[in-house]
Amino acid sequence: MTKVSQEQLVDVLSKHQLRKTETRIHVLNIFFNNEYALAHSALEKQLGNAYDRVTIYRTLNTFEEAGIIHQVPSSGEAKFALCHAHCDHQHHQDQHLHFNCTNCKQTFCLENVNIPTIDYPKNYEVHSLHITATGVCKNCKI
Amino acid sequence: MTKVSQEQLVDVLSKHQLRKTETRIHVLNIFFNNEYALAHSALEKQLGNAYDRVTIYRTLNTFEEAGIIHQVPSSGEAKFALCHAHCDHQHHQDQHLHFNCTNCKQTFCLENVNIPTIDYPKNYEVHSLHITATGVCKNCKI
DNA sequence: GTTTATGCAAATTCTTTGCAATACT
DNA sequence: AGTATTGCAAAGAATTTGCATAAAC
Repeated sequence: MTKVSQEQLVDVLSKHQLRKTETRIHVLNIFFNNEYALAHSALEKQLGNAYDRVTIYRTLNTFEEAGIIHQVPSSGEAKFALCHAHCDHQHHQDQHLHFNCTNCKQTFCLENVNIPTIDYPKNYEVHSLHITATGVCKNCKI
Repeated sequence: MTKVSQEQLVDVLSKHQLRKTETRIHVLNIFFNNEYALAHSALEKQLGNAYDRVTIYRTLNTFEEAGIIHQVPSSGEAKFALCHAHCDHQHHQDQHLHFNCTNCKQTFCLENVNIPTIDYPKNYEVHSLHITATGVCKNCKI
């Protein structure tokens, strides 16, 4: 079930100079095992009320500041996804399409969609680029 | 200063079978005169506390349901922008790049950026497509 | 032992709802 | 006149802050 080992999770925290607490390892594991972006509420459900709501807010903030996760532009609740290997503090590039389902409210990452390069004006400093489609996902489409 | 005449604003409301109230005309005018997507808070500021906060919430909901505005995926607060001529209740296509400035928090629409066509899986029903870049805008870049 | 994170309580802020008064058609 | 919209009050969520306790280093 678990894609990532405990050691790998701990390693991520080490690399970002964060203390290895149970909450953080648990939250990080969920992000690694999830194919879509997670909002605070979704995370809370998955954690099964094991931790205080406030702790989850703070964990998300800490991870975002550390550059482990980043906010995914979406309609409604703020959603977060893991940063990829080529992300750093300044640049977050998601080379896949985010799909927001209006029915089940989930945000999928369609990894296998080809994203063309977009030319943006030179005088704008782009840190991240997100392509978001909204509609009905394959599961909700009857 | 005003790009749109009073008649045109009233006309938009008429076309959507909405009553022509002061609040709605005022809010609509702001949307027409704004080059970027607006969050509730920004709108409230521009309206200068002339109307109740609740009324603004309801106006935004009404406009969204009527198909006059649509939510723009963003990080943080929900933001709205005018629907274009080719938008209908089901399909909102923004053929321009949205740029989220992390400094001034504004969302610009870069109209003159060429957006390539994106092929998404056939089993997903896409209603709208948004491309959002995050970074520092030309005004905030020193 | 020192520093940082957690959990609880409480304060803020954001958003929605009910209802009487008002404005629109 | 009849119906929809507004503003106020208040309820309900969502998010943040302060501080003592507990855990990590």
